Amino acid sequence: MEGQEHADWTGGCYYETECYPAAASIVTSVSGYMSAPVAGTCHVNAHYGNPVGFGPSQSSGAAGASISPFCAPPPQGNGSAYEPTCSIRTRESKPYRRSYTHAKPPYSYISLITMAIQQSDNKMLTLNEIYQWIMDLFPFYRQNQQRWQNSIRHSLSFNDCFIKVPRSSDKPGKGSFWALHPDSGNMFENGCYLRRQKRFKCKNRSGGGDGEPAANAGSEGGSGSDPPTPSSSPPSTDPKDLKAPSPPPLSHHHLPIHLKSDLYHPSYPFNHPFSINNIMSEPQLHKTEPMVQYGAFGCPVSGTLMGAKSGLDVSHPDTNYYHGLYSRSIMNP
DNA sequence: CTGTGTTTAAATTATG
DNA sequence: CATAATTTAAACACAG
Repeated sequence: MEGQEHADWTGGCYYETECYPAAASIVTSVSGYMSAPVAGTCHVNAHYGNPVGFGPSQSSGAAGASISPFCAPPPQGNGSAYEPTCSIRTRESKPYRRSYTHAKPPYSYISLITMAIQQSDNKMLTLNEIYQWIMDLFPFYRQNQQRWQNSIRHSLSFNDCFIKVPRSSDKPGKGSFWALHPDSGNMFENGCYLRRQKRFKCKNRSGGGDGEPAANAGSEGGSGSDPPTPSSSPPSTDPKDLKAPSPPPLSHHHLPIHLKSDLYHPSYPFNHPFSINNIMSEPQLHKTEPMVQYGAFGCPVSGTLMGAKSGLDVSHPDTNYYHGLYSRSIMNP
């Protein structure tokens, strides 16, 4: 069947031997900050450039600005931050342009969506913006759009961690904005962007019982107390809005109080060393540097998880994201 | 009609 | 190996 399509990533892997000598080493070397507590073992795709790394976070700026851990939005349109991928790194030495470009990024759609939303100014994006963001950063997704976009839509609707925020009014476009459920916490706190340990489930919903005991990310102290709604949440009439916490805030100033403050605190779930937040902000990116930082991202798997498996480690140079790195079948049958 | 959203169902894959 | 998370496909409803 459409094997051809898959061929893309089947063949091109991010872990070309040439490109990536030793994931582990890269991890450490390239991204020092990676050595976080949690991850005793973060190996895996250490090289995957930090997608969001593109911009230096505008650190400065207004007080509130600090909040924007994420840099500017992805380069719109052309020139994805990644295009050159591999080559960049070794630009001087060797132009490995081995397809890194065509390999499937080591992130689940959920994490991609989350990253996209997180890096947006208003912490919310339209479906199309999400598509764009992904395509801008990952050339891989410029192909088979229908396929993955359908998946994105599915992920958005299916996962409670994503909520729909109705458009304000002046926005002509169609569709609403998508944001992260405030209580979803740091879904990737384990450092794994391929799969969360537990799917975030919105407890509310009438019936109750429905099954799943609402798992959720635990936001540490979190105290799942406040509801998303920032006090002023007009009754959403939409059925789907069940989930929507609040109307279009737009701008940090309107973020739910708890959310807002959390962003400033280290306790904010996304502040975890491996959190998307950090990953994306990528402080050390020297704007001057060529770009693409192989950093954080690279290390999705936390010691807690895979590391535990002991020797798994690592990023096998000959594997690509799906086949190998994460599959023990290859490393440990 | 096309783009958005929802849902259902089945196939994959990562993890314990 | 069992289980749960994620990906893929597809059918449908709706709004612009």
